[in-house]
Amino acid sequence: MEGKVFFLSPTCGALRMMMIKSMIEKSGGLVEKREGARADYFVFDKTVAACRKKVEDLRRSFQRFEGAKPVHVQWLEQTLRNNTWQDPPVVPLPSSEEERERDAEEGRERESLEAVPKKRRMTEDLDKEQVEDDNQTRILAEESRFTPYAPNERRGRPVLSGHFEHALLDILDNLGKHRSSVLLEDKRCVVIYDGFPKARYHSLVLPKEKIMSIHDLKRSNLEVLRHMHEIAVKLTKHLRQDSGCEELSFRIGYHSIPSLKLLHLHVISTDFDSPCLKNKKHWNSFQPPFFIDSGMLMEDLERNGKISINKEQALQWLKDDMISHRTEEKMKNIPALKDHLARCKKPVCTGKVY
DNA sequence: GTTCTAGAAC
DNA sequence: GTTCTAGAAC
Repeated sequence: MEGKVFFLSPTCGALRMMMIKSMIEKSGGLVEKREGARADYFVFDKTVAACRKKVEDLRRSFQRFEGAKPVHVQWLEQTLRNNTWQDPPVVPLPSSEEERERDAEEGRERESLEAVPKKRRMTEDLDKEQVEDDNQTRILAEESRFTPYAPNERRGRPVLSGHFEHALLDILDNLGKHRSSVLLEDKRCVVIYDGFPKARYHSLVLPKEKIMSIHDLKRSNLEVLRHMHEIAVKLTKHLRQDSGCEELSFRIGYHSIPSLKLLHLHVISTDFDSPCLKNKKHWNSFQPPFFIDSGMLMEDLERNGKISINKEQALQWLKDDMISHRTEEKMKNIPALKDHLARCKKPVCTGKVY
């Protein structure tokens, strides 16, 4: 498989791109995505540098691959399976929305496939920003409940009245009772502190509309998803400013297989410094491809009308080796990961950060 | 989602 | 011997 170059057009869909990336990496290859090119492309080789010239040579022929998403995925899977190179199929660009829809349908069927932030009062900047474009959003918490470095036990355990899966529904239905868990609220959503934060800053954006899971999403939900995303981004800006740490970065997104009912958007700082982060599943669930960036999810929904995730594959991702999000090095075990997280100051290099 | 713990890994 | 993981129970 050495020296082979794979091209995939942007019409392949971001989520499927992630799956393919995972497949290639698992088979020992490296992946490179170049932003701003006419088509996204992936390089498959033990040494990316050796492929680079070939990539440049072939770059001119990008156009012929555009619009060939399911076919190209099939082709790639076959190539990986057979371990022999065949030219990718040439498929004309779909001319209408209908054709694009049909392609998406086909695809689905086959796919069933660092500074230490200080504890501070919430400042007024977020309020002001929101007053400008959304009079309804307000900060409810008098004081930030984010308590970096404090033992988790001090936060108090979330009160669960029923099955654990219903914890978020319970909070949404009894906001008064759970006031201390609520950070922000507006007409369409509520932001709460995660009960078992996996980083110094970890909160959840919940829609008030009872969408149970990412697997239930429809195009008609895009509006609320965009709103949740907007609130999440504002929160990251606020926390960055409030912490006085310009390098404070966040992931914003969803788990491929959520454990709790009610759609919830994670806003989590990339330090992953928390006593609640205890095992491989905890780590992998906040790393791509299991962790789906909010923007990427919305793009997938817009394109395909639903979120297409192969659950078996997603479960496997949770069991995969733990990879550093800063160096892409393999982590031997949880103590080694914790040690790495405490020492490594490099910027995050996997997945999107905000 | 967490906690608990048997037994694997060191 | 101790550390760590992973699966069952909740």
